[in-house]
Amino acid sequence: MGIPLGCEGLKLLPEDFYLQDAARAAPQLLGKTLVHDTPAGRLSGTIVEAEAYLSRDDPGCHAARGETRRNASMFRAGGAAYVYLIYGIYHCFNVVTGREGQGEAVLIRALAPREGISLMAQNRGRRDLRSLCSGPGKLCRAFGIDLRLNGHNLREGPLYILEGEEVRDITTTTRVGLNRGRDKLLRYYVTGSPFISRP
DNA sequence: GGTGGGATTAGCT
DNA sequence: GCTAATCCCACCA
Repeated sequence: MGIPLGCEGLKLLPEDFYLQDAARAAPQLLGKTLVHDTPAGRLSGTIVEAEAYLSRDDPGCHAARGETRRNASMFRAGGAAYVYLIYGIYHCFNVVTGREGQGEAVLIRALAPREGISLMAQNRGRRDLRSLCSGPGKLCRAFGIDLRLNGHNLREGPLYILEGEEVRDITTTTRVGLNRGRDKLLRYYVTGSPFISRP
């Protein structure tokens, strides 16, 4: 897939997009553009890897045991951001999908950096382009995403998702790093992308 | 009020 | 391959 530099002319993802089930939305999020307008400049990247977390029959999902203070934004209507802290140090960024109260989301696991690469490198403290956003914790650090953006509406600034490239070849595998719900084939990535979190 | 674990990462062996 | 880093919060008492 080609990588255009700017986001000019790209439209916001429509509200309807977010009302789909996570398992449908996740592969369709590949190729879309995540943008964060920060005081230090604009950061953007193309989504190349995502995982779906379902509301029903998915013990790997944070929402599996019902709504708590921590996962509350996961129960919002599709289009909200669900951000949480993991292992005390890293953040994970999810796109909430489905109806209000459904409790589904798509974890964004990797991006191909587009705009603001030098700022991302500064945020990450390292330069290698391929590993700048090649993991859920890495991309949050590169993009400056933290708990302040938990519950944020992704159809508004400063953090939003635009249309992007059509992706032709998608690989589907099991999800990464889970203790429960390992068997489900709910991880999707752009086949051959050098920017995914692992092969 | 105390405790244990986690959708990760980097650095070392 | 192994493990420390580090902290919110769910859960149990």
